[in-house]
Amino acid sequence: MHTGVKNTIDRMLDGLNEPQRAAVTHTEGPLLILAGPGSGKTRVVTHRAAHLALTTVEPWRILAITFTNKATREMRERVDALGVASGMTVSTFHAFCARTLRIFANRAGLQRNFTILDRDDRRKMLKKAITDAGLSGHWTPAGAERIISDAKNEMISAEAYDRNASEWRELQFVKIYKQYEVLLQQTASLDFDDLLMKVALLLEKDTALRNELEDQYAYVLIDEYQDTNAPQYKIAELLTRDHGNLCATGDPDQSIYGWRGANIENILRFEDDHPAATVVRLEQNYRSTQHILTAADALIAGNINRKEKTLWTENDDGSRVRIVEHELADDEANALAREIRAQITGGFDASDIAILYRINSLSRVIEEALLREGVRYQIARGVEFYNRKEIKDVLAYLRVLVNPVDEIALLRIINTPARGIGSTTIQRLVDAARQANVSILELLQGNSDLTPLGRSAGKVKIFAELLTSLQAALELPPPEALAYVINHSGLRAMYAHEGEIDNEPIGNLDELVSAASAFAQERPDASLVDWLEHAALVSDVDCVVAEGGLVTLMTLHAAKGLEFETVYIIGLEDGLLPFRRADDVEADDEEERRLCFVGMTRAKRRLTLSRARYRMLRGITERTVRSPFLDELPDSAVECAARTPKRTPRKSKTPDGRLPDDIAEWTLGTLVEHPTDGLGQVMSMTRGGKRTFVEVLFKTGSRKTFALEFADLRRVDFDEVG
DNA sequence: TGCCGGCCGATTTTT
DNA sequence: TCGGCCGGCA
Repeated sequence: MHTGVKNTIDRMLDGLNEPQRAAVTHTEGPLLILAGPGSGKTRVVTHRAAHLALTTVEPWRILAITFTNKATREMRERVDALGVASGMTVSTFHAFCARTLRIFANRAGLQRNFTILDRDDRRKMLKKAITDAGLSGHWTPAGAERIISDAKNEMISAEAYDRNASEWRELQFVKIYKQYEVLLQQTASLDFDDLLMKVALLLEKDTALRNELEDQYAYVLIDEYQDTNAPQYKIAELLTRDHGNLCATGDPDQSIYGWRGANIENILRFEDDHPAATVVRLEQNYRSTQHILTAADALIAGNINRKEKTLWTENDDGSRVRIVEHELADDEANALAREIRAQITGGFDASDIAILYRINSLSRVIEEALLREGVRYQIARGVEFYNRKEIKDVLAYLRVLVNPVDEIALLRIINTPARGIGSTTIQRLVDAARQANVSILELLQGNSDLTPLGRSAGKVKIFAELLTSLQAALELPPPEALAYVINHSGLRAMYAHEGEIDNEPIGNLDELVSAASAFAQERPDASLVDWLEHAALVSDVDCVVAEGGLVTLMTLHAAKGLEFETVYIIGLEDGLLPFRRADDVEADDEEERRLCFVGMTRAKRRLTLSRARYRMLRGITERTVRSPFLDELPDSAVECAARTPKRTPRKSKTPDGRLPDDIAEWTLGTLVEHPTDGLGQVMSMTRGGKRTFVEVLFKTGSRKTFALEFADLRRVDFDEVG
């Protein structure tokens, strides 16, 4: 071995603990890395990949699969930073599958340029399938979607479903499922679940291909293995069947995607599947304080279906996990916003702060409160951007250019911008196309006789010509293609005209072009198809930026894999966290507990769990019940901070404005001044007997606890702070 | 054909 | 609360 390489390896192993080192230097055979939160998993995984590339195999023969694009990017960067030639395939499961299906489209029986349907498209397609099956009114698209998704995640095809269907409801469903598949076929479209299932089925069936891929990827690494579903599991197994070099990493306690078919058993039975497996347990936590870890550990201990593990840390105790109760959800939001605002004023970096919640709709009150306090934030909602009308419009044009049989996209743009093609004409076109057994676009661009369309024929012709002229975009790199279509489709004119004062749509379109440019820079060889695929597979977390002085808001699901100095989890209420639906038969409190565990273990130094006693959901304010999870946290690691008082008329301050006869005026985040320590901020309040104690963090960095009644503390209003 | 207003219905989490 | 859809009107 070169001394240079040896030095690099030594440097790489430097500072790793025993189990970490074992995982990094492991080469042959199956490896299971059970990694508790904050145990340096990413570090281990990237170092192992680099180590493999240096000692054992060419980088391009390593395949690493993650769950989000963000994780992919991070992993690539970190491997690069280790000075190992890149060339490793790092990809999300869905992107890897999409790519495989395009490369081997023929063998998979697919069109190379297939469209990936998003949720809305899928629902539209299902709506049509339901109508075609003569069952409209009896089935909702969402209802059928749920069952189809579940079926696909179990790799049950429409035919297979048919074989086992007996109840009348099932027989109805099979009709829909089959028709849905026909529509997908006709429009050369795949849904998210197809990407995984088709690859799993392909590898199962096509031995030659399986062998080829297994040969290519001598080492396969699957991250977040606890969240794999049946097709993903199958793919992992099939790709490594002969060489056995499968490295699975994950933590059963962080399995939070059961609802989309993830099977926690996949990781729990890894050792049974692979008797020769090496198992490494990473249990030392480098992220959180002792109190946070103790609390999280106590919570997760409430689960029965788990692998016992011992989390430990050498970190200091830190401050206790705060539990805060408020009267209204608005109080919760306001207190939070005030506290954060004070922290930022006091010099904290906003990007170290995250607010986590169970459901997206909880973000709204928080956003409003943050806006009021002038706190800048970012919200992990990448998907939302791509759901905007103007964005979907352009993407629909591109989709039609790339995949001319993409009917959903075509119907979206046929009269956008308005060009006088109404529903009657559209219906005639759809019927005519079906009768002639061609796609609508073929009908338009062929020599078909359009006279039955009457006056509309001319307009339809113009549309067909527009599409032909837009085909020039296909020759351009993604950002230019995008700009070309925006400008020549009439969309820019349409949106520019629409909002002269508030031209947000134009801003979004421009932002989309920027995003495409960034993408093109990262992947210079990428085609328009690649970019469309990328756009179809963005996840919420992908849009979270690392720097920028912004507080981050996101769902607990999106927070997986991230860490922050300060974490707030809001809405700890029974039915919300743990989430439960009224009609829910399959509520899984263990998964909810894991979700809460994931959230808590994101925090490095400060963790606050809060709830409101009244919360409005879907327009109705209801009294809530405290989350049972709160009662599972050990007293030793937790403090119950003062709750926002009931709404009562405010008492006036004492004449000298100093001692609070009304303790209610003191809340978390209150700014204070002390004669010797200077400016500080209330970090916690504890009510014991007759006294109220406040913990104050001073600007100097020192931290002191005072009995409020005796302390020489003066309340400072925000306006007083320069 | 296109726009507007009202009503109904849904609603976890995400690739 | 909000957004999608439908029906009526210009």
